[in-house]
Amino acid sequence: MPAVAKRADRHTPESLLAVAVDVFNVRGYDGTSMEELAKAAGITKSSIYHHVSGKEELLRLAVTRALDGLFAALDEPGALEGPAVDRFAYVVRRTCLELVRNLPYVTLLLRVRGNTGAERDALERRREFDHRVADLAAAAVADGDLRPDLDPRLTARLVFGLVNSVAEWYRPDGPVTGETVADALGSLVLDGLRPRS
Amino acid sequence: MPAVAKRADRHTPESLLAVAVDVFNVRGYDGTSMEELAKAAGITKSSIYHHVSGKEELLRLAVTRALDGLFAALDEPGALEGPAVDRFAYVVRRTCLELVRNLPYVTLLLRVRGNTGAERDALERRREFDHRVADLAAAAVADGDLRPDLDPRLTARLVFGLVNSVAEWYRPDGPVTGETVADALGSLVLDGLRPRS
DNA sequence: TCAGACTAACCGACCGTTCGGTAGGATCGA
DNA sequence: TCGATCCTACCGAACGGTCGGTTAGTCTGA
Repeated sequence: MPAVAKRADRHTPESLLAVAVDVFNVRGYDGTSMEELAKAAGITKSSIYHHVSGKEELLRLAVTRALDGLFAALDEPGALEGPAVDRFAYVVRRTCLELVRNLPYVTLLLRVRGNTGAERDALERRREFDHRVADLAAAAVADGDLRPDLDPRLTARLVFGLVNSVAEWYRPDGPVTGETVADALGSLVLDGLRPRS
Repeated sequence: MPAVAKRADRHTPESLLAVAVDVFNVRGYDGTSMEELAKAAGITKSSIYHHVSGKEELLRLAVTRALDGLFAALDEPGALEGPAVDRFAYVVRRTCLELVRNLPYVTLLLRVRGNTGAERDALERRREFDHRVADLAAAAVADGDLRPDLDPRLTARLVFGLVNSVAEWYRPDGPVTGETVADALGSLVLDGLRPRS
């Protein structure tokens, strides 16, 4: 009884979110007005408030989605079982794929600065994520499976800076697939650019 | 006769720029009001316009400074002479050091999205910089000094994404020096994280 | 007929910017 | 030496415009 073809409403919180995230990523959250959002969605400004409580809720929905996707990777078997170095490599690869799969949402998350409550909450969850990955890198160094001459915290920061930077240029309609990026990135991180002698 | 001790004015375009860049980096350019800028500088909003033409000029001054510093590295002997792989490594290291040395300005540059004229001009110069670095990577691959199985454009993007990501977490008053970051980064890029057998 | 999707008109607050005016050191003619 | 004059740095008040959000009501399909 719920699924009896309602009126083909043009907008849902979900569809508005998709539009909003795209506009936020182009103009920036602060640089985007509700009027612009409305125009992009083909609706009037006031109509947006029929579906969502306001601008900040759209941001909160977006970054929550991105964070849920990233944290999900940490709870998968590949991130929980086996040698730390393998788990580290798995998380790096998996995060990269998640970023590409969920590109607009993760991109928005990575640009959050902490001006609003939603942003500050997102930053806190991001810190938690970074912390868990740094622990993984430290464990791999302790196992002797990563170079001991590089500080594990610095390593974790560099590696995830590298992963996150993909959001700055990756385009899903481009020639490069997410798999290709994840492979190149994993190979670069583990083996470097120099040919093995 | 001109240099006879003038009045000790509290503000110059230069000092306002330093304040503005710091505030822009915390709140974002769009998220910063002239009132906030004025409060941070200890001056009234209207007084700012005595020194600079407006908000966008402050942004333009900042990103121009950052870009000039980065391009200067490309014209140094280390980036012009010798094997391509060495020039590539030199530019990576040099860019990293420049980022750390000029942190607030480069950070602001890296966050520019293209909403205003000043931002679009900056993005264009950034693209030019990236292009020249990608050429360097391609030349090094052609020489057989970088792994041929990774696409040089992808490589250049990843490596400079890595360098740029340093701006997200580096703090000059922290325990890590710019030299340390540059060394770790150069070593990671060339040799990877895996211990050499 | 009635609930829900939607809109035009509007609100107070705040935006970047401008303007008229002022304090006070520098300059200069006498 | 001293008053008149000028200039630079600065300020308070206000501008037109835009912001995110609200209100009161219309339209529409079942």
